[in-house]
Amino acid sequence: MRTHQLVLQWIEGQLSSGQLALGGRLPAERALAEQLKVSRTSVREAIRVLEAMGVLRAGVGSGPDAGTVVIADPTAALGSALRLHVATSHLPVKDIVETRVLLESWAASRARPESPALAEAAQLLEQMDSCTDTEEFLALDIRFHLALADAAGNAVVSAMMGSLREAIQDYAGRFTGNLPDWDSTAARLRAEHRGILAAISNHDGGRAAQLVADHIEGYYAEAGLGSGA
Amino acid sequence: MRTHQLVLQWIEGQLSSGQLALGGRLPAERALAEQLKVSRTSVREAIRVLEAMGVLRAGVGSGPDAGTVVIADPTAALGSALRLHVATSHLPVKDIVETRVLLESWAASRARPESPALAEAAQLLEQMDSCTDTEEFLALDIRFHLALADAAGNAVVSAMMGSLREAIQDYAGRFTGNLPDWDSTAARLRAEHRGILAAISNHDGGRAAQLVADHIEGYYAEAGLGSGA
DNA sequence: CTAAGCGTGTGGTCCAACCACATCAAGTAG
DNA sequence: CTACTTGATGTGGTTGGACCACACGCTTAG
Repeated sequence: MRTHQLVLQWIEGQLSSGQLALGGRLPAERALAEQLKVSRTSVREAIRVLEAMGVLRAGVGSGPDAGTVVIADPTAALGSALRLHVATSHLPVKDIVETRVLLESWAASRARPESPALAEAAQLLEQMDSCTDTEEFLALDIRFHLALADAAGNAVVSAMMGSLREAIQDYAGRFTGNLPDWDSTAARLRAEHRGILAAISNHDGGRAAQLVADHIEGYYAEAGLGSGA
Repeated sequence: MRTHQLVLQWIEGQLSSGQLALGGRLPAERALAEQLKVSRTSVREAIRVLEAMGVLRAGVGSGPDAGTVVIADPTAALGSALRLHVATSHLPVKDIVETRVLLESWAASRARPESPALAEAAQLLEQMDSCTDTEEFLALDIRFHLALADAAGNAVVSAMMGSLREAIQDYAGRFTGNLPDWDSTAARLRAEHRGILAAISNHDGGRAAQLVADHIEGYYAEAGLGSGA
């Protein structure tokens, strides 16, 4: 057992037992090192790992925002992990797109019409109507799809959706500029978004799921790859 | 930009550009530190992060197995990340079980009958027939379900399935011992497994998906929580 | 009462040294 | 010539100490 893993275990134990909760602060690195009878280096390595997993956030200085505090950002962890494994060519982009279709159509079929996330999605859709900048449109599009995923009320699916998006974000961005007629594409995407929302509001989850799948795969087909919608 | 993140970027760049591929060896920590004009500490912190993400594997000593080499274990990264966030109570076990049903039933519906993974699943099933030890039975069960996921041919879904399993493994284990009649439960699980395999072999993906969902949710209901089958 | 200034504690970085380990090559005994 | 011992070499693993930049909050001078 390597030293930094011992620190990891200790911290995970504190989390599991509830002695360390969201927003809580870890002891200072030097203090924790002395407490666990290890070097500060080992403590720091453990903190780095948890930071990369979206469990901790280290802040310098003094005051409320300083020190190492517990956060909860599952998307960050899954996203960077997926991105790295895509870089090693061991997670094909095709599989990521496929998984995204799976998760997102499921989320659409399970989305609750009264969910606040869905109201946010509707608002985002209005913003997209009065939006001329391509980049801003895509940013809103991302938030729309994430809101859709949140509306299903499953934190794991939401986190995975966000991480999949993050993992192929650079990849997808390369294709948006190559589309023959962006304006008409954007108009079609907006119309499809409205159809999805309408299906969910009508409690027609099956139709919503099908529309989402067509929506994503349609963009996939148009761009020749990558899925950006 | 913190120093160790610079190292992370450099390594990720090497991976993306293909100059560092699966099985490849990173320069020695001291050499890499000098090359990037940073301290060995920062290099080590970056390596730790990538190690936790299942991208690298550090080995001491000399020879072929020594040094820091590139591996590809997406399951490890996703699994530990999910497990940690479950520990912080921000990923409900219920959502994890639900996601597992989603992914696994999809995999069953898409499994190719001629897949080698499916042949392995069939073989595992035979081993489960002649198995008396509860613990061994559960280990085989895990491998059976993972083989089922692999048969769909989507690396992302396979990795996520494995990580979900890992994240709730401890959790699920607590319930297996509390079942009123393990023998009859095991017999039922075996029968259900056979039904799933048969549906896949008959190219009836829809039925296979439904059987998988019932299989998992049935165990969930029997155990009162947690899903261990 | 206000505002400048400093003390204190935080993480961020770096260095130098030592350890344990595994291999490989040289040397030695048979 | 073979087989075994033995040491050199290079790897990651760990440690302690030192210094830096930063941000808050108290003290103090105006």
